[in-house]
Amino acid sequence: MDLDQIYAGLGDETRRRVLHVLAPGPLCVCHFQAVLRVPQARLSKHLAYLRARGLVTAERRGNWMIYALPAAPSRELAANLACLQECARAQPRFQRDLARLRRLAPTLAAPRPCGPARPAAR
Amino acid sequence: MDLDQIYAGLGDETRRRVLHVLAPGPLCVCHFQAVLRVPQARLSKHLAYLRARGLVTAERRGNWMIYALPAAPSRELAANLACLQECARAQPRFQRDLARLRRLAPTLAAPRPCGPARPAAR
DNA sequence: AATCTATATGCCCAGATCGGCATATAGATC
DNA sequence: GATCTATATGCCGATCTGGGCATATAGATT
Repeated sequence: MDLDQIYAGLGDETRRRVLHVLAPGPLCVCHFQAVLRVPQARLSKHLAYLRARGLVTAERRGNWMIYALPAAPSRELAANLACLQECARAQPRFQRDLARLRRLAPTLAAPRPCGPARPAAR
Repeated sequence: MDLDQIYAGLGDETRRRVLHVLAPGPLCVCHFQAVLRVPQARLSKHLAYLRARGLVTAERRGNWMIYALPAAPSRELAANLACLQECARAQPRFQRDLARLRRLAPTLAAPRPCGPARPAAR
């Protein structure tokens, strides 16, 4: 994989946060919104950016777009993602993201992953 | 150290080549010119860029400027430099740089490090 | 088909970046 | 002090970037 793409992808903090928080498993945009607390348009754009460069894969499930790290990343990408994870350990912001992600964990597997799980019928 | 600085520094190929080729030891600008085959102005600018962000240190020795990796890099920087080294192993361009660097190695310790060692008095 | 929800895109602006070319500077040497 | 060598810097143009705001689209639901 092209180092240019990788380092370009890592060149923005929002994108680094996305990649970091994606390590434990796939997420959809509304999760990113909840975890990173970043406006939706911005997220979509950065996700498109990452996707265009192969740092992330996307799959549509019904109304939701599920983003994930590539199943078989190149050596280079894998190395850099690992490096990012290590660096993140010392960064408060990344840790906060992670905390919010964990708090969200239970809903992740739900068939209706997003939104405040509006209880059944209104 | 600020991740922004690090990843910004790594965001350009010329700079990555500089950092890569600096791993074995300090170099001065004319070495970079010989090894990377890049116009001098461009090199100076990228070196200034790296220096301003603390990815590289510089020391004047007579007429020459000696650039080196920081003596005590932060965890983050160290991790990323290591990662870069690993990535470089698969990149032909980086390998060519390294080859030229090795061919240059004998002159590195000379008191007159640069230029084609114009033999003593002309 | 109207509507709702989740996500993507277009437009615009401000600022950063990179490269080339020419030129300036610092220090050594004559 | 004139000159040479090694390096740095200024200016310019082209390109990219990131953000906000508004709006478009895709699919689900009624």
